[in-house]
Amino acid sequence: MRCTISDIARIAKVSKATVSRVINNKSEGVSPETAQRIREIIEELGYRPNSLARSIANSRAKMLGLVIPDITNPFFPNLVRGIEDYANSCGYTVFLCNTDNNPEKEEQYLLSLIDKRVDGIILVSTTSQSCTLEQLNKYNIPFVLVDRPLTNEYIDLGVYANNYKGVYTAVEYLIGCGHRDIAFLGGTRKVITTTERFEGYRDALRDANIPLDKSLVKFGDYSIASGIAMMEKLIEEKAGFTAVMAGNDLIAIGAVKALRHHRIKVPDQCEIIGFDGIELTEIFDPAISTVVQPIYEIAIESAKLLIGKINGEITSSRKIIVEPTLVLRATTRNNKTQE
Amino acid sequence: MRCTISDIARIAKVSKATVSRVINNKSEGVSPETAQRIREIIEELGYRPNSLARSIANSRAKMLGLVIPDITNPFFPNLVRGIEDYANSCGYTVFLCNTDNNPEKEEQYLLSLIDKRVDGIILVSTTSQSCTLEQLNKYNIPFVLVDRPLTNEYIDLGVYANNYKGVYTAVEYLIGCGHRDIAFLGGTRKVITTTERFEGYRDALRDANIPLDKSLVKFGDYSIASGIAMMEKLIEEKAGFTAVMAGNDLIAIGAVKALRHHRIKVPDQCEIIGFDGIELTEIFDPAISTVVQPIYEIAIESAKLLIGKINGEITSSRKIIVEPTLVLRATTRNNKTQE
DNA sequence: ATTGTAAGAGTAACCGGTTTCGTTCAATAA
DNA sequence: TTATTGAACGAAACCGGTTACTCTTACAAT
Repeated sequence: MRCTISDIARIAKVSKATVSRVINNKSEGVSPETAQRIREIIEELGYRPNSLARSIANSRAKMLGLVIPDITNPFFPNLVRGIEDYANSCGYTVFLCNTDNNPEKEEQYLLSLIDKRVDGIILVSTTSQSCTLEQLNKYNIPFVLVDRPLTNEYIDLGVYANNYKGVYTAVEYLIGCGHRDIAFLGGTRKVITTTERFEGYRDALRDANIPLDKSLVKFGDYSIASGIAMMEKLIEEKAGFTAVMAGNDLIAIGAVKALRHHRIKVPDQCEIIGFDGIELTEIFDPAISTVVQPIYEIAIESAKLLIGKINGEITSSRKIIVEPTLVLRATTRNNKTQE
Repeated sequence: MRCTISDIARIAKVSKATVSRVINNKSEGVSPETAQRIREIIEELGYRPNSLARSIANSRAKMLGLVIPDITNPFFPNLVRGIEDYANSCGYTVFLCNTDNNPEKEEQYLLSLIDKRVDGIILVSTTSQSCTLEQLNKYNIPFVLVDRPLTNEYIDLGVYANNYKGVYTAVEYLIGCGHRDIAFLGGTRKVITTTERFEGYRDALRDANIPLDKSLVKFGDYSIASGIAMMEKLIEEKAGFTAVMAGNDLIAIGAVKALRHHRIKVPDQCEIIGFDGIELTEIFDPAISTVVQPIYEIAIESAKLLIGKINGEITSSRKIIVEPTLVLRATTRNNKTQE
């Protein structure tokens, strides 16, 4: 049966305090013999301290919350893995929450995490302004934002990719290849990263003195289906373009599929660059050229930040911007990686 | 600041018991006016009950453990999603644990879940016999096994795909198409599902009076790289085969890549069928014909089983076998789905 | 022999809730 | 008017741990 510290104490004929000391390896105050005896009893009975009880006693749960839109989105498994790995190595376990980009679900999950008194939260937020964050602040729960910045006064820890520069570099590359008619297929306008990426595109064109052609710019959402739809529309509208900057890899894949469906050769007739660098881009045939975010590194960095904050090692506000890398593969003609 | 039930009680000039009654909507014993007043104070102070404390008070954590090999493996996100969705709808949150197929990690995670006194565990196990399960049993923590059966006396709840029949049907289909030289590219022999799938292959050949050609059978692991390696070997050995049954979809994709690399046309010169039905099979070009496991359904079913057991609605042993479906796509010639 | 000190261990309060049981008091029945 | 009843609520024990504080006792120092 389930046994408690009292059971162990009773059997060992000592007090709960002594057993507790042994459990926590506080050697002071316990003779080696007593400690040994208690340890043997613990071993024999297979006793495991109730970590919930410990958590409430010393108000440290050793648990983290991880709130993301959807684990089914190929961008996130690696992020989750990285965070889980690092957290685990520090003795934390992590709660996974999928919000489906639904602000209500996000709110509900955050509250649930507050209720559990998690030590910290890593959040890829859907909403651009969550009032629950106020609550987090009130309950003194540290959190770090990943991928998507929020416009909120409480934010002080974050890890973001340099979306602007990533797209800027990619578009600059395309321009350098001689393209002037470059389409932009963006994701949902609801998230700020979409805007950042678009601005990278816009400014790269501007800096090359290429006027922005609005008919070459589409927005949808970050899915293959949307990529197909946007590209279909582009083709239908007979837009003249020779290259495409996609808002993410899924859109890029969708675009490739649509182009192929219309017998437009990639990269011969149209070069395409994606964004994110999910594994799929390597697997897909043709392998997608893309702006790679170091997802695992972002994950580790954010977990490190959070746990640093929890441990009081980080007190100031801190934003980490990671630089993405342009990786050229089979959807661009010159298949070598940029510096 | 963080406030507790005592704070609320003090401010409302009632006892903790009364506040507790209000929190739990136990209308008996509290006048509507008092309840209302307390609710207002709770609202105003943004008080949230500490669910850890509640958990230990009524020894129900409302938490589930989910132990899988690797969320990065495209098979698992959907499983995780399904389980999380169902659990969440029942008021449970879930801990995610990645074991990397490492028995030690699995052990460690299971212990950690025991320590947290989760109400139940869903386990895709690495080891074929885990002694920690004994511990689970001892602590009376219900668990359900998914995907991989264990040879252990404590197992009584499980959800598995009919691997044998899935492969049998697929191979039978290939034979029906006239193939006699069908290769089998299996995953790691460490998991029982590999054997089950192989046996489906073996028996389908046997029942068609086709002798088993050992040179057409390879084992590796469940990855694209392994699929490529096995296929390369097959080609190198100049094995004469006209169709391939892959141990899973990643192997199938690897095989397709290798074949394509050798300018062997799929499906014209070689038909291929995968297993699992991960999303990638639809995205990949050519779309992979595969034996689809209803992953989301498996997830829901296993969560349902677990929560049923937790609630005492399920008392007997129960194994659910889900039947996979053969879905024909672009790696087989006759692109229509079998019944 | 007396005092001082520190190691070993126990007592009890505490963490933040739930729940049983008992008390108070007003409304109703006799 | 008195007994009965039940609604409203409080006191206190409990869940399973941690920890500040106190008490013994043995041993060294004076």
